[in-house]
Amino acid sequence: MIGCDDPAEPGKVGLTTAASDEAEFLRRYDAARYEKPSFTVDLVIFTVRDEHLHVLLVKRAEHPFKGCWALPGGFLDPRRDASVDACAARKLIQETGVRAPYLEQLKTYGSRDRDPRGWTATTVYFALMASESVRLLGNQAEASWVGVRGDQVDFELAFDHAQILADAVERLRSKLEYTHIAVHLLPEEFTLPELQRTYEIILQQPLDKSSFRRRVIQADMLEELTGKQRDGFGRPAQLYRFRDYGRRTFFPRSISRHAR
Amino acid sequence: MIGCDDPAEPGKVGLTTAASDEAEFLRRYDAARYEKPSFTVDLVIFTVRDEHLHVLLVKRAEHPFKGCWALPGGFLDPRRDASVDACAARKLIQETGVRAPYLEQLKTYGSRDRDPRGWTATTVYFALMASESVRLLGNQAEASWVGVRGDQVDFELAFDHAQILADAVERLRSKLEYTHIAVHLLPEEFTLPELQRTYEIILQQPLDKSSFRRRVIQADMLEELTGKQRDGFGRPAQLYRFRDYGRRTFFPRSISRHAR
DNA sequence: AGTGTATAGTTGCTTTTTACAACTAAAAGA
DNA sequence: TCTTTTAGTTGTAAAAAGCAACTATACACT
Repeated sequence: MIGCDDPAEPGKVGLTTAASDEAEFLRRYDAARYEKPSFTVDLVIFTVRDEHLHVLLVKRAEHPFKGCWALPGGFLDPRRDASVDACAARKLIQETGVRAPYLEQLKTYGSRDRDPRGWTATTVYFALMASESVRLLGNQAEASWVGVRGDQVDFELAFDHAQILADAVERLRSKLEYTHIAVHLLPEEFTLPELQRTYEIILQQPLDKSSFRRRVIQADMLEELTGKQRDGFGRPAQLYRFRDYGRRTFFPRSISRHAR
Repeated sequence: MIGCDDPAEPGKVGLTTAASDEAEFLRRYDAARYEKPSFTVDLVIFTVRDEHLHVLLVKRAEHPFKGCWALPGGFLDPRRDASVDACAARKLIQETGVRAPYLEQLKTYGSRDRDPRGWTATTVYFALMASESVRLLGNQAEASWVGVRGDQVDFELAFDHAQILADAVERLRSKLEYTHIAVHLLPEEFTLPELQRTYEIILQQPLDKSSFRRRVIQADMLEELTGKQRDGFGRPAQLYRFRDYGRRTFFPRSISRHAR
């Protein structure tokens, strides 16, 4: 049968014995280590303010692209970051002070020419948060919320960040079609009209009220806060809270429902 | 904190002169540069054979996990690979000789302890191909198609590859629900019963014939090869070919169709 | 040729889900 | 009280999916 006949001992990292094939391996490993690409983590942090989708950008203080706006992020620190996810969470807190609204890995971009300094790879995460919950910390760099038009901002971005932003917007829109993801763009307690407005802003089209409510409520991911309402101009709206058990989607009929 | 400031010179590396009275920042930057995580690319290559989903695995010839089965992959080579995508394509050809059936980035896994040698990150791709089109090249390593049961194989895998495989299977299943992706598991010309059978094998449940046909055909991504049929026991089946304009899904009603 | 059987493909009806529009409800202000 | 504004519901028609029975076309066997 097939098994692992030689489990490595974690912690003991190889330089020990003089087994010749192991030595050869280490030689090649060392060589490879010198030619590793640089590895960074970048963030696409979205929020909705003033009836528009916004993304958090920072102004670069150093070369390359000095003075240019870019997605926040930077080198992963192997001593500090136990994992790529942890690195992303750390950078998110650094920038926004917010611990865990919604953070999901988007994609990894890596090539020889995306950075003039040479081969780099960046793993990009996208985060959603309520604009109220954020106080920009912007460590040394100038940071700002920037409105997104279509799938881009009004000016040039550093590196391939324009493409990354476009991909992130596409992913956001596509996830909106079948998940409750937009709740993370609102405060913890919100009303259905607010949620619908958020969808409309991001999808850039009006939605039918009764269909929207039916779909969102039938998925059974919202908890009604009985008694609590939000006042406004007209009739007060019922408050809800998101509860995340299971990963139900909006589609009652996926293809597997053809089952007989 | 380490920012994306100084250009790294890819040739001139790290162990240089010790701490002169340079800035604390530079000292830590050099240290970090020396401690870049290792970067690899791994592949989850799927095919359907003998009425079951199979994945391509290789037996590791080196430490760690020597003798253990693992996903094919390895270090990215910055001199050879212009991009991460190119690296994945190169490794795919190395293993299977197949150029471009279907190759999509899955996710990046990186942490301090997924490899006993230290901090590593791996960007994983998943590929689909028709089993007929493959001749295993298995360079130096022993390679084999292995049946997938549920979302795993019957034995232990190296590193965190069991988790990666499970994630890949989940992604494959979920994409099957709303795309034509399964056509890449079949030869270029195929029949609707063959396609339906492929769906059933991967989703692990029987589907209704007329609903399946309606859905697949209405999405209008299949070209009927008039005149050509595939013979078998009973009535011959019509041959089709996949044509990939647009990215229509199986869902005629996404949430944005609520538009008014 | 005639019959059985195996697989491919279609059709018709029922049920479920959605779209759309009109309706009621609850607040504020004149 | 009446108008305005926003929230939320209901009823109906249309669309899509589920389900089952039907037809079609091949081969094998007698």
